[in-house]
Amino acid sequence: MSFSSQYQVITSPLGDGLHKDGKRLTPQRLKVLNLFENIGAGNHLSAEEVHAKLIKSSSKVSLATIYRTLRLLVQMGLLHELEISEGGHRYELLSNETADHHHLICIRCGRTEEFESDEVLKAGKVAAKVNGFTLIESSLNVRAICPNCI
Amino acid sequence: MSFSSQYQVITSPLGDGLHKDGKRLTPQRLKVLNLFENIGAGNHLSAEEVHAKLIKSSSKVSLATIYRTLRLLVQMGLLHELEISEGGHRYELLSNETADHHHLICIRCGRTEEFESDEVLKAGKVAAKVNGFTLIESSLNVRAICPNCI
DNA sequence: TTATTATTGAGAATAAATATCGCTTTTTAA
DNA sequence: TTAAAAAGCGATATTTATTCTCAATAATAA
Repeated sequence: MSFSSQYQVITSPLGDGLHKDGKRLTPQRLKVLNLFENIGAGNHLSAEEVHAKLIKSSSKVSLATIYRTLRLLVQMGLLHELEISEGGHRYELLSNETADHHHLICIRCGRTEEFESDEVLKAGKVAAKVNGFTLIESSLNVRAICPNCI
Repeated sequence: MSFSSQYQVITSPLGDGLHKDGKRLTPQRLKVLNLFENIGAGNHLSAEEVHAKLIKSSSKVSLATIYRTLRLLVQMGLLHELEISEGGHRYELLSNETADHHHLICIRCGRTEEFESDEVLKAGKVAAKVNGFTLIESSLNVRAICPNCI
């Protein structure tokens, strides 16, 4: 029997997207993406947290590689970078469930409420179409002052 | 020709807002806010740029104070912190003109197009009202892939 | 005017993120 | 199949943005 490769060929959105660009599907990249898939869409992690969680599950990946991988996955449209701006960036899986969920944020205390809106989704779609862009997701941030802080 | 005094006491939103809280109206805070008013709404600066511009106009304010002041002005609702996340945060004057202007962003190359939308403004208003918040501004970020990057 | 205390400036400290580099793994092409 | 090329990795040094510290200063209220 003859092997074309020592390794099993895996076709995944990750592998396909990478190979198209001359990039490689490495165990580290898989581990990072799998972690986000395991915690589920809607939960977000910082680079440090990803690092810690992988070490805990005895899958050591260097912090430098995690930063590199997170950036890559964001550019591939698989993760979404949240702009929380308290203690660095956070990342979450980009899925249909999170693709249109919005935030009402108190600029004084940071209290945040979530909400959904079909109109906003529609407005994003229209804007993308008009400019020839392919929509990934849209998120509305409403800055306001909550009742306690007024 | 009008003879109204150029030295009349001006009750500024800045002074009022500060004094209400036991805070003080200092030359440094005025200089920072004036700078943003001079460059006009819609133009944004980083903390370092504010620092450089004030030094150029021979109004030296320490960098630490600029960071402190920017945070304060954001909390007072006079400035808006942009979530650009390339080389730190940026700030711009919060005015009615900028209060409802949105961004279509390519996740690959960063190309950004602006657009407006009454529906989005309305959705923000509704969300604020429902939760008892006082609306300041809303901004929609639409993540997408531009024609060149597809 | 004076007392109180918020604020400032200067620079040290921290934290997040990136760059560097020798080494390993994968791909390509001969 | 194998050698050269390319991509990626880990470890850690470095950079950059931001916050902290603290003595000195100055805005405000009495």
